[in-house]
Amino acid sequence: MGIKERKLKHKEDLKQSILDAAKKLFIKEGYEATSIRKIAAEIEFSPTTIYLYYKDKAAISHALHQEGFKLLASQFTILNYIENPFERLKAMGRVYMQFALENNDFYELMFNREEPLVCVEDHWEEGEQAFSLLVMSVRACQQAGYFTQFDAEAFSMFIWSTMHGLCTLKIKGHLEHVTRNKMILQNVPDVFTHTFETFIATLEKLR
Amino acid sequence: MGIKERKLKHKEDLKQSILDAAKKLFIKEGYEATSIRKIAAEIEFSPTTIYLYYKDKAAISHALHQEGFKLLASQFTILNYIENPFERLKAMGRVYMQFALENNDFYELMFNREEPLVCVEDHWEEGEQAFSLLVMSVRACQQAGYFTQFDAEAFSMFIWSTMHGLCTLKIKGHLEHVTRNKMILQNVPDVFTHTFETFIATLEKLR
DNA sequence: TTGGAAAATTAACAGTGTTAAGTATATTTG
DNA sequence: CAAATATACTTAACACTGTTAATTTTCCAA
Repeated sequence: MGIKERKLKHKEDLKQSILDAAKKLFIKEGYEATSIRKIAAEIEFSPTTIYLYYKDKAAISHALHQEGFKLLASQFTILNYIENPFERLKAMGRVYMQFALENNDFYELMFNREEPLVCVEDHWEEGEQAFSLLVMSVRACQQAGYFTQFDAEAFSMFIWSTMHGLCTLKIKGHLEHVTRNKMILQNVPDVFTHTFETFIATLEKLR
Repeated sequence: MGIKERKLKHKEDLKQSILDAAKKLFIKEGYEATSIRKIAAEIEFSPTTIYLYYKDKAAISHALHQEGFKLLASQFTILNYIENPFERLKAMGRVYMQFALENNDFYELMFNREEPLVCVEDHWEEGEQAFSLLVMSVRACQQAGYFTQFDAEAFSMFIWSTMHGLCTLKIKGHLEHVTRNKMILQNVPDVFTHTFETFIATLEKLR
């Protein structure tokens, strides 16, 4: 059965190659520019070969989407080294922001596109796992006297909303658009960070 | 010069017809499905005629985007009837949420798409105007003793982030996804509204 | 060596935005 | 009034997109 395994291995390899090529194109040129034909050209196969390994483009989007969550999860690992719960929550926000800024195509795919989610039907494990981490941090904060009058999950949802909104506005350029032309917050060097700090300041008062 | 004016009128009419057709398709079938060819078929002209009235598809997107802001602004008018500043701010949030829910294609175009903004270069008047309304509401709240330790504009940005994030998560189905499968907030009939109320509760504590 | 399965390809369909070139239809001018 | 010109619109085409059916190539086992 050695040969059969090798074939299977090869099949897995090609599937991975496709994903790698897609990832490369995706990071360099964004989602729109990542076409099946370009991926095929990258790995030097015909476009239709892709369909032997992925059902359709949404399946590739979903795979990329999962790569994104892996990356985010790896960035979150440093949070384990932060003892103070509120400091950890703050750090979590900062990591989330940095991830969104540095990988805005991934961020877009993970949270603002519908394509990858049509694959997942109704069991979005990656997202749920990341959310759990937030809820755990919030619970730890509650142990330390923060947000005690709130339900941990509802409060987590509120935090996620704020962070997601802020990152999305930043990525789409709306933060800069509004501040620059309305001659608002001109003295603030970075509206993105400044808004985050305003948010943190409100949270700090809730203990 | 009567004839020349009539011709100009006709030209404006056709431009409006194109926009109306685009709007109709857009509302019924969403952004992706609103193609130049379908718009052309709707008004019974050839696709290339569209280009005599709009530079490209982004220009049509921008026109639709402006229609969206007009609609939102009209929804905001009822706020004038609310005296209490904090009540007005809450109502503003609710109107924003309702607008996002009922016109999610418009919302997408107004805040999550880049196409319409390439037209606007760096003077996004509609967005800036809506933001001013928020800042004014926040200032009124400050007069009433709320958020006094914050900068009105920075605080407004925080509020917008939260509302935008919440609406975006809702529209993309992420709220439901997370709560349903994590067996979280199951007792809450509407997570969207519930998260908003959690947000309002935090704001209420900042006076 | 040959038969058959698996893997990859070619060709095609139906669609997209967009442009250049051509054709009617008015309007202005000689 | 007829010819020249400007305006409005269309046809045909280009270069793409995702996706499928039919076909060819490759490779392993009998």
